[in-house]
Amino acid sequence: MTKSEETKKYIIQIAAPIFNKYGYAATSMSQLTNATKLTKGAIYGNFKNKEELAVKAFRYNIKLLMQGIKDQLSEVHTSLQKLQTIVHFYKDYYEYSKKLGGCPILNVGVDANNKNDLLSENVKIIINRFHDDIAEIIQEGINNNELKETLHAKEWAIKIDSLIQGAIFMTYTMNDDKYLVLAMNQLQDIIDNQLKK
Amino acid sequence: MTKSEETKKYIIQIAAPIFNKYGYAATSMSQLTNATKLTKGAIYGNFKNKEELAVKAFRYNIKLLMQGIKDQLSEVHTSLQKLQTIVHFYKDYYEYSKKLGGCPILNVGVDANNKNDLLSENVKIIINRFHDDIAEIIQEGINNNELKETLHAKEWAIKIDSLIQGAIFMTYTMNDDKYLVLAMNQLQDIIDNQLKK
DNA sequence: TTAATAATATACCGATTGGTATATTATTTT
DNA sequence: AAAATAATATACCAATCGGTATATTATTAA
Repeated sequence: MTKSEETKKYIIQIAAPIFNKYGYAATSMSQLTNATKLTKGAIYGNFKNKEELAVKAFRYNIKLLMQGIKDQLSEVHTSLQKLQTIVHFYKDYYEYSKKLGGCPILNVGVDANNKNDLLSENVKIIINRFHDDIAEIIQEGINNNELKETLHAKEWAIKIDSLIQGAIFMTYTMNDDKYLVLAMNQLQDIIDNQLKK
Repeated sequence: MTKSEETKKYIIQIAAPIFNKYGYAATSMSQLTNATKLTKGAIYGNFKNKEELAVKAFRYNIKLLMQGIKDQLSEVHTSLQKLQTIVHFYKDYYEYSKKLGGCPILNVGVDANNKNDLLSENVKIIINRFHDDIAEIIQEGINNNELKETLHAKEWAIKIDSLIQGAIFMTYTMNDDKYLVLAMNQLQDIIDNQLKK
């Protein structure tokens, strides 16, 4: 790995939670030079402009987030267990996501809304991918006779993620993780009473 | 109404959707002078600073939003009908809220998060008030034997609003009102199968 | 109709913004 | 070790930021 590549990685790591917490427009380059203890020369020598860095920082946050879920999912094997793992993961998500500077999907989704920029484009892709991942788990459960065969996998994936995102919004806005806990208990009920065969 | 009071009202009306769409920090005073065709003298003569104007603009948006719901609620009388009115209202919410510059609760909630400012304070109050309003409808239904007596009114109010906010987030971020429609169909199911006696 | 007052416009402030051209310093190759 | 190259630091740019002091213009009171 070249010096430049290491510096790039370092800058992204430092910039990621700052962009996530303050938003794209409200994060200034001077915040980033202060936090990295580097200069504009170092940053602009490694990134074309603020937007390119913000996108890479967002993707870095998503990588950390998805890795956190995948690590836990890798320890279970049935569809039902995977759904319950998701319930568990998001019950603790307030603490977990604070380390990222908040929920990157929620923050970038709202922050980049209606702006035809790269961030807006990226968050849409990430959300669709996540919905597909959940739908795959559900479809797997249908195929394995764990879940009701009448279920529409993609629709339920969207319903579940909307429930999760709404609870994340409430928990952050009200600064209280009881909203996430309540919603995840509800999701557990849904799994037991509406999805499970 | 004095000249100054009329100007205040006019400025708030123009500023409200702009603040809502672009966020507090990303809305500049020059955007507001351009949109109002007034000068800084007029704005700063009527408002202490940017924050005071942003708060009044937010409260104006909330007033419009709540009035929209209340108008529809006033036409029905039973608890079940009121809940279904809410389902209906939010099914059409994408179009409705676009006129406000987006969903003020979602936008200000995320935008002002972790900032100890007046906007953050205000959005919390508004959300709590809305939860109390829904809880009151549910409690009324329990008392009138329309809804199951075992229900925890406040908890269900929070669950319902989280569902709504999550769907609003999805619809705006993905630029597709199918997420709101899907979530409101789910809410209708919940009313029929879990709340209704 | 003039004097007093209320309301808005104009011109400016220092600070900060994203970005760039160039100088300087590390690092690598010869 | 010297030369070439890669990487970072410095100094600067015009534009814009939120905010203010003051001049000007409407409106009201005498």
